[in-house]
Amino acid sequence: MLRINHSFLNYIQERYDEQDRKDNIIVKHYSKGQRLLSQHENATKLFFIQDGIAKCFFTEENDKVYILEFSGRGEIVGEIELIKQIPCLCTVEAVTDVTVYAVTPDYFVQLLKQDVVLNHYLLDVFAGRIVNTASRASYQQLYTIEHSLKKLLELRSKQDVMLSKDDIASYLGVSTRSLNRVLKAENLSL
Amino acid sequence: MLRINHSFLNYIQERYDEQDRKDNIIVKHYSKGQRLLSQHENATKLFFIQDGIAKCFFTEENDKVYILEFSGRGEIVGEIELIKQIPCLCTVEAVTDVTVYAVTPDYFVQLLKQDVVLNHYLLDVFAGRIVNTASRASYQQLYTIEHSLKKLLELRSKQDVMLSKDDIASYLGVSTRSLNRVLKAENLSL
DNA sequence: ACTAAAAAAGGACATTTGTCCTGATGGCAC
DNA sequence: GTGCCATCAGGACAAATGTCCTTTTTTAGT
Repeated sequence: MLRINHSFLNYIQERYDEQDRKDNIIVKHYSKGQRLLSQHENATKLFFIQDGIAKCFFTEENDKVYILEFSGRGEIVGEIELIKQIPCLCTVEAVTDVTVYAVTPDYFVQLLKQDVVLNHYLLDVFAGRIVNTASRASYQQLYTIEHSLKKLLELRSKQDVMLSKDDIASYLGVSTRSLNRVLKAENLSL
Repeated sequence: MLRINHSFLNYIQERYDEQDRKDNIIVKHYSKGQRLLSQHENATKLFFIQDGIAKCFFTEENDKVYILEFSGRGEIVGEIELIKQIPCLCTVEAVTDVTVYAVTPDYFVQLLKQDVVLNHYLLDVFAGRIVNTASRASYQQLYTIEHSLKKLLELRSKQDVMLSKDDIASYLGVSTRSLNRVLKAENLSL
């Protein structure tokens, strides 16, 4: 649920330190609630999260929200859109205050071309995401909320993110009312 | 839904042709219904589909089935497991008779290390899958069957796979009964 | 400490989906 | 043709989830 990636963070920190004019990678801050990327808009940068937590979510045409993942230290966002040359798939919003390395697309493409290490990091990250996303899609589709919720709570107990109840409901892809109902029935709390 | 990838197919064909002892890549055939990979088991090969269609699906502990995707010409299966070093995430089963290039993990890892072109193909394929899987997860979670079904039928009309009703239900992650109900209500047929 | 605003809880009812069965339909061996 | 098996459609009911609102609790500001 909260994805964290340390090798990635080191990698981008090194690239940051070694740059001459300091304009390929800059450090930026976002306060809680601010958006790093907006669904359907074109991204002008891609981001490595240096600190804080962001959530990536879809807003469907019926205004319902599905949270795809929470991204923590070392996670990258916006790279899929760059590689596929498409507008932003999700909105990415700071859940806590967030500090990022903001990278220009051109520089990132250049790195991709010349640096096999980056390629391998990315492949590993992508593979992990596919495993997670696909497993979760299957699980949430084939089980009732009760099961998904238990799984989510297990995950959450290992990390400690404090999420609003709305966020949890959106992560499960259900209404808050249904989430409350299940919590009550199971005698659980958050 | 049916994923097809031509550059990948050309790439692996070239590797196949150029090999000396012809043991890193071999051509194999699977008849309709046979399994290329089995969920939870370790894969000994990874596959490029040269012809035919395979379905990748999860079987959850409650015996329900979720079809993740249908893979066609040029699609690769088993590479995620290799990269993450995990047992098979899904079962992969031939929906039609299928011909594949079966590649040894060692050789594939070697290619990954030395060939940046392969890396870029893979990144592109992975990015596409993430887009698809994530969009579908969101869509199926936040809309009723009716909407997902319409989307599926649009997709299907552009390609022509003939799928059993059970497969369609599993792709939508719902019961056959519910699928029938919606088909009737919408006056649709397959 | 008091109030306004926000977040959370939950009642009542509607809709969607699942489960379990039964009855129809269509091959196919004999 | 007859009977058997497999597949499919759908009825009846149950369970899960959503919608719409109202009430309760928390939080933040002054």
